[in-house]
Amino acid sequence: MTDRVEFQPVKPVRLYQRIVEQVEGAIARGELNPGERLPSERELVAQFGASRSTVREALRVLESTGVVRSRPGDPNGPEVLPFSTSTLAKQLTRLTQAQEVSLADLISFRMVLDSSANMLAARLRTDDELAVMESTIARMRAAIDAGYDDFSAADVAFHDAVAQASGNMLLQVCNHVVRGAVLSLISDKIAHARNSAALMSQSMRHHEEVLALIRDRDSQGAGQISRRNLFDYYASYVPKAEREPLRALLLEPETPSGEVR
Amino acid sequence: MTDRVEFQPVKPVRLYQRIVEQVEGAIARGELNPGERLPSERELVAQFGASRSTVREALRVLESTGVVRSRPGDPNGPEVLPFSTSTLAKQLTRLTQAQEVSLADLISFRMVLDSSANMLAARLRTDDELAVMESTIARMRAAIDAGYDDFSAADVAFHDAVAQASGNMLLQVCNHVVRGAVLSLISDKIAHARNSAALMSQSMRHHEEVLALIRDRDSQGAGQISRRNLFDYYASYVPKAEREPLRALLLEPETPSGEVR
DNA sequence: TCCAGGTTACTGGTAGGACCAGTCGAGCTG
DNA sequence: CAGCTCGACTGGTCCTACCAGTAACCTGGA
Repeated sequence: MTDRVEFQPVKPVRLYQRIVEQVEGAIARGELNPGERLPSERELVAQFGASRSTVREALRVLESTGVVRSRPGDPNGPEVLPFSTSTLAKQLTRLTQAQEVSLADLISFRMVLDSSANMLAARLRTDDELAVMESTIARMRAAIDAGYDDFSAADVAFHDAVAQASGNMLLQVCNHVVRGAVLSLISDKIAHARNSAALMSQSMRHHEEVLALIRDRDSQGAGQISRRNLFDYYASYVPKAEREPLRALLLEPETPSGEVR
Repeated sequence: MTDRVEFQPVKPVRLYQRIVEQVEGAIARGELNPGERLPSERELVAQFGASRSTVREALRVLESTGVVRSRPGDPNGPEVLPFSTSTLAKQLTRLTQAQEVSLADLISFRMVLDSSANMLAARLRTDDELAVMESTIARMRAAIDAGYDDFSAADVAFHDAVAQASGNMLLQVCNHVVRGAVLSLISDKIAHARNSAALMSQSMRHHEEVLALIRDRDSQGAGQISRRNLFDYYASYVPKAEREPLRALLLEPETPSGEVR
């Protein structure tokens, strides 16, 4: 077959890792489905021929990656979980906080994701999804006097509803994570802003604009406005020297004339 | 302070999880940086006051999430690793395998990320970065006869160069991960395509178009073409019923006339 | 003086035993 | 038949022990 024997570098594979691979493989091949149970630890010890310590280390790895869940005393054994985006979100969060990601990067990313979600939502939304957005907008309006926290929660709910309507779970998850990262970086500044009421009513107007465009199925307009709103809302927190990327995403650098509000 | 005492529902927290949290916290707070070492397992046993099994379970979890790496016999102890995209990529591919994320979702996301990277790169690129892109394009052209693998590698290098020039690490990492996920899902189909040479030369033209726009600093054009190229390249792999989101991202639904090739 | 060799004191990987606190169901008790 | 008790499980944690690897140190010879 090959014209010369090719040797691959060998790396030691831990025993617990083999167990993890076997379980993951069984799930990937559909032999083990969410809701089903693994044998008990002591039974796995017998099946794998490994010590309980090793089996447990494998189970901890599987548990940390959201594949299974162990409950003390459960006679049925560890449960195979349905796939969840939470570990993906956790990794993304690590990326945003551990790595050198600037606030400008986060906001750029947020502009990209949110505007895309708005574009897709405008095109693909159902009437039910539109109704959900409208109800969250109503909650925002109601919360405008209740204080920033309630307002912010309704705000988040609105963006989640839009992301949901986009139909793209990736967009949904990433958007959620990045928004959380941005808010955790500047929420204190917003909360302590003396003109928070003004900020909220400005934000209110912005959201209603977007909602109107989504209602009218104006995909391009919804994306455009979404980017601009985020820029207007967050740009002041970004050092002037780093605002260029944000401006580049506005799509309207060569149109000084026009309806720029 | 509070007008009534509020009790929170308690959930049992495993001991190994507390250890994981402490280590992750120390890294998040910057007290522990990549390249530094954790104390040895037996030393951690003393510090945490837990048994070695428990400490090891915590270390296995940290290892599986790419936070640390243990090497047998290393007198320096487990090493704190720099952030890696591999676990992120692994989670993403798991999601796609579990059918939680469709190929259409991945390609939509890729269109969003790649076009944004192109927009930013067109606006912010330095001449050096442009030179890097040009060299990868040259590599692609050279590899067009060498076969799909080399071509694909150069292709990846080009997109990485663009992402790098965008200046946004989030965009860079996510783009990289998503591209990897897409390729792992359909690379076999592409490699076995009988007209792979035609595909490559088509791809070649597309990339040169994009490069020209980045050279001319045409931000909007680069983003637009990037989306269209990806659509043309990948849409055929997506079931027709799921192509609507991809089309929605093309920004040109209301322009049936024009240079749609 | 310098270097090659082996010794040694660690490291992490694995095994297996023991005990505890839960959970659940079988079976006893009323 | 309802309710309770009890026992046989579960996973969580601890412990000791041994093995194989690594690297620094130590020792011998040149």
